[in-house]
Amino acid sequence: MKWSQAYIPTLRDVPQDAEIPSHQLMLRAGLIQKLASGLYSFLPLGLRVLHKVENIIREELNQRGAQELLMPILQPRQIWEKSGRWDVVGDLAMKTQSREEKEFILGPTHEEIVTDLVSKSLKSYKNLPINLYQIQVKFRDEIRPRFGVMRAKEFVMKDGYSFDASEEGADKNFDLMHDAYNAIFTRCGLNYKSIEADTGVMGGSKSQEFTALADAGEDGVVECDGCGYAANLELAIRKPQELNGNSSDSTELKKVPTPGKKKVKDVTAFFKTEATSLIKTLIYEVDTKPVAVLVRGDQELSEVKLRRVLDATDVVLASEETIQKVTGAPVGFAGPVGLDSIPLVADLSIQGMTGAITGGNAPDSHYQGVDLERDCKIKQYEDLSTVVENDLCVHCGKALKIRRGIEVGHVFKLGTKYSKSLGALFLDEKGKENPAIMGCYGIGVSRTVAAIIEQNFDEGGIVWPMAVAPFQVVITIVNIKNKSQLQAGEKLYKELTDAGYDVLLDDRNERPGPKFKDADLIGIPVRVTIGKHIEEGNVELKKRSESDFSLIPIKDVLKSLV
RNA sequence: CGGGGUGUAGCGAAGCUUGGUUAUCGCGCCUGCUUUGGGAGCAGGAGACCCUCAGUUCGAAUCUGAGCACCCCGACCA
Repeated sequence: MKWSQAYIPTLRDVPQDAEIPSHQLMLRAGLIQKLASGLYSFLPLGLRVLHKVENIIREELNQRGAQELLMPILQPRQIWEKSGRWDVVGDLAMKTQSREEKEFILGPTHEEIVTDLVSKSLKSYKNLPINLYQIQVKFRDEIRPRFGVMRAKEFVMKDGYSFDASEEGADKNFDLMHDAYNAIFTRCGLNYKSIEADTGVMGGSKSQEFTALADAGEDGVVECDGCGYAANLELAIRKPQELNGNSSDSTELKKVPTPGKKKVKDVTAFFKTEATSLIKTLIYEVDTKPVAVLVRGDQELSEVKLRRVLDATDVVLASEETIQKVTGAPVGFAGPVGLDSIPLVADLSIQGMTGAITGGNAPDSHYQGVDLERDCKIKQYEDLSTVVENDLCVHCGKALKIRRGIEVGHVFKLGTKYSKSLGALFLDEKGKENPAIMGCYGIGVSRTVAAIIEQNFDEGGIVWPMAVAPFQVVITIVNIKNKSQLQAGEKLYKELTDAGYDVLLDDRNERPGPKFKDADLIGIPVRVTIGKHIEEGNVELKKRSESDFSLIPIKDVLKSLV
């Protein structure tokens, strides 16, 4: 491509509405353009990168026996009712209607469609395994789109699905895809981790998230340097801690007036004690039923853990009215003592606690000297709180680290949830009918592009890894009015292009400054500068990732690229 | 949806407190000449319904009200 003819609208200033590096750079380098919140066009340069990532995905998946197909984006309501997910997906999906007022959603994911599709041809165990994938635009009515293409309403996703006759087969496919994802993200040049994750609305038994480590990431990643344990912050576990909450002198149950002291900070100040001797009582609505959840004052509740422990689909903090009704007190004064009307679930951090301070279940009051065993009827103790930095690893006892990450891929063992409800059944060797055992595998392709930038940039702009760079080489002609420079540039351009390289020839009538700046900004890995040294037959070869360059004969350029 | 913030030319900003000629600056863009190794110089030029609607006023970018859009923090997720 000749730059003089290319559509690469670069920006000198950082657009005001971009916050994180990848978003700023994608806009500045002319990779994307915003239409509205969460909606972006991929410009030619951005699309080149997207295609490179897609092709890496295709190569690695095809090589492992997965086959590409393309399914409709528009999906009728009925199929989602059949799987029982219409209610769950209702908030997530963009909905639309046809002229006959038939309801459709714009596909947020394709478990229903692919399972229905396979069900129509699946007869025997001899048809299995089946492993299908597609690369397509997905739609999700995000509550808050942000960070450019990182969390968009419309994004490119690779979604894949496997069907097996046995658990062993399903495990094998899961491992195969896990392996493929390792290969894919490695080739994309990402620093990533495969971590234990929650299955969310997908359902299923096991899931691993592929997370690119980056400060701008939205996910917390807990890792152990000692044994390699890694998990999403929302479900990471740790070694149970020693109790240190018995700091109150008295264990005599006493109700104390505490006007206006609602927050942990206010209450600890009032009682002149530490947050560890407080018990927070949170009223949740778990699948619409109120439940009291108890955690120590210094701990944070993980809603994901709560949901998993209670085997619920929906947990939300209760409304003020519900709290008032259930506890008899306004928000901030709930406590476990005498709270018998609803189930109490407690975090392990408070098991056996005595001399604790809790809400009084009455306006402006707290209990002091609470002995959980003696004073409360707690149904179960579970691990419900969120790991914090330097908690100890449950496997090896080393201090845990917390980092930020971007979820770029996710693999699930789905089981038979969809094959049962949508009738993907087969006859086994004994002639018995069984549902196929499924797995599903997603990669956020457009998000992966953003994640790569998030890990590969400097003050000058993007620094693409070779495998995903929109162009591998940029030939910068310092002065196109100099005939020998121009001719040498065009000749080299042809030579490298013929050799199979993606080459950008900067033949614009600009001064060298803007050309160098632009080349750096769009991050082309190798720059060949044709300038004054061409008179001696030499050109400069410079890597984007390095500050030094070498002067070499122009005839050696191709050779030095390999 | 709750909390915080922003909206002035393609991009980035000033002006608004205290209303008053033709709305200012930098970058970018167009023409000409010069220049050509890290965002050139000179000269000339184009480009703005000051987010929208309503109100106050002789007069509104500026004051008031309503609305819209966008960004950030939280619940959702590739």
